Amino acid sequence: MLSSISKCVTLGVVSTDSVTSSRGGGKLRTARERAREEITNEITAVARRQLAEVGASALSLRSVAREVGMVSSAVYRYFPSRDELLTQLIIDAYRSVGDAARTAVEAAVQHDLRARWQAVAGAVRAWALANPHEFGLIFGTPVPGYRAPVDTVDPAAAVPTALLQILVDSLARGGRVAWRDRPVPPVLHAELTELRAGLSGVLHGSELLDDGALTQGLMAWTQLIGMISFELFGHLHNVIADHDVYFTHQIGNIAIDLGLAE
Amino acid sequence: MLSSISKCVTLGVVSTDSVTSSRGGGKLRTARERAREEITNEITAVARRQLAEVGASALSLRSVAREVGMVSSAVYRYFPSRDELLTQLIIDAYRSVGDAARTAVEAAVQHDLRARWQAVAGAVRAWALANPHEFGLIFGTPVPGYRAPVDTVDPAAAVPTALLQILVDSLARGGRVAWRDRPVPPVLHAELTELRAGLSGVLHGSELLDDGALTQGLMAWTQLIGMISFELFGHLHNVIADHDVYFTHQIGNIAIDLGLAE
DNA sequence: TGTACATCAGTGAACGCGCGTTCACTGATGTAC
DNA sequence: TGTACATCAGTGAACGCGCGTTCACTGATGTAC
Repeated sequence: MLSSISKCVTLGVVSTDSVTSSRGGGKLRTARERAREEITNEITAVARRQLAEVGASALSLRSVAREVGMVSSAVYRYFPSRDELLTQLIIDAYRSVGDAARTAVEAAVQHDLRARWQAVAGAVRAWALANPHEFGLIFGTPVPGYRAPVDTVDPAAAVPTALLQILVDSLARGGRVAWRDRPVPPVLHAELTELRAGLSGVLHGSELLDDGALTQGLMAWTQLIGMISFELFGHLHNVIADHDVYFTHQIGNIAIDLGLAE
Repeated sequence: MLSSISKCVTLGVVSTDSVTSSRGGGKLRTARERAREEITNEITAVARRQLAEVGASALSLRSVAREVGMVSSAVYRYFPSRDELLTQLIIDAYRSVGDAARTAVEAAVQHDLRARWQAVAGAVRAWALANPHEFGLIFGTPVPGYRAPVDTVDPAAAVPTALLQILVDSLARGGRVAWRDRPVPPVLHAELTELRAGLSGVLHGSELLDDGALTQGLMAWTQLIGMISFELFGHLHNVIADHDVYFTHQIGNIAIDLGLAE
């Protein structure tokens, strides 16, 4: 049952698959399977729309079913529970912000590392401002009490990965982070070593990330999300009025600390 | 029966008040007023307890009333709506974390500025770990759709104020923040000037906070809350295992950037 | 290709629940004379 | 000090609502022979 759900998630991919299937090699052979795919997509699309409107805690299965045009119990053919639907939305949100970051990076001038960093940061913020409830869903208070464990990990890594790639490219060119020579306690060093090893599959040149660069990269990621949270959740009310200017300036400050060359 | 229960809860506070009132000069003159005070306190105390258990979105007026031992409609004698109760809890949470920060600062060696910074940071984190739902209430996704505007501002300022005071003391001793000479765009400079003026009432020596120090101080605050959010909301899952070590190290890094002397 | 059986999407009713809020009421407490 | 009236805390019933989930069912689609 769950495996069928996970199939549905990748719909954008699947529409091309259906062409393939008419040729006989695709996964979606029967009309039933195609319909299931479509309707699962429609349910998540409607849920995503309602999430954007009312927020995660107010999102209800019944209301989604109503808008889709089915009886509430019918949704259970597609999602075993409300929590599974929410998990799907969390995954979608991670994908969405990850795509935004990737697109922005690709559009930036590749050799201008500071511009790339600013592009990622700006794209994540723009996405958050455009989708505040989705941002809140993944970076705010956890809603259902727990998060789906494995499925959300991969898509969640997209933004920090994009960010660390910039740092790697900078180091490859001789860039130096401000925290470069700061000694790291042994316990943390061991964890960073493991993290670096885990990154080797997804980053080109992850071995260049010394402990200082890794800690500062993690911190830059924290700063990025922290600033957006503060803006979105109103913690800079009466402190900062022009958030565009403030954000841009602070992102620039972080770029300098990261040693990113123009 | 119910009133006897409610008396017991807030006994410590009220017992001193009743002495004052017997002398005739206190605010609480009549038995009715004293009872109202007590019961209001008990309601918020129970609400706080339930908040810690189930989180803000699941907190219900009826459930609070049940535990207090009154009928749900009776709560409306004390709070005009559920939202008002939540607002009160938000204020209480800000007070609570602010007190934790202040206490920690006062216990630290005053002239060791790095120790003071580490004390504030550690206290805020310890408070957050001990009261995750209260942390989520004030730093996570806004729950009811909006926050009570004016009442929450003052208590919310305690932590950043404690933090900036350390920075001021450092500057007074000739300390230099890393961002000291970074030029700030005019719009932001104007806002920082206003902010500095607003801080003069609550900070001793706020005029020492140049633009670089202010921006970096705001950033340090963002970093502190951001790191705690990441830890609490699980964004460092599979990345960092020993959060104590990681947090301490990063807080140390920030202290260096802030130019805090040992 | 045609038929018999299996699979499965969607229905409609129901279960059982808890919620926020209103309202007319009672009885106790406070106040003015 | 005593009495008449006003204030107000708390009750209990009700309104109206929406929720997640289960279950027996129907009719359409898919499959094996």
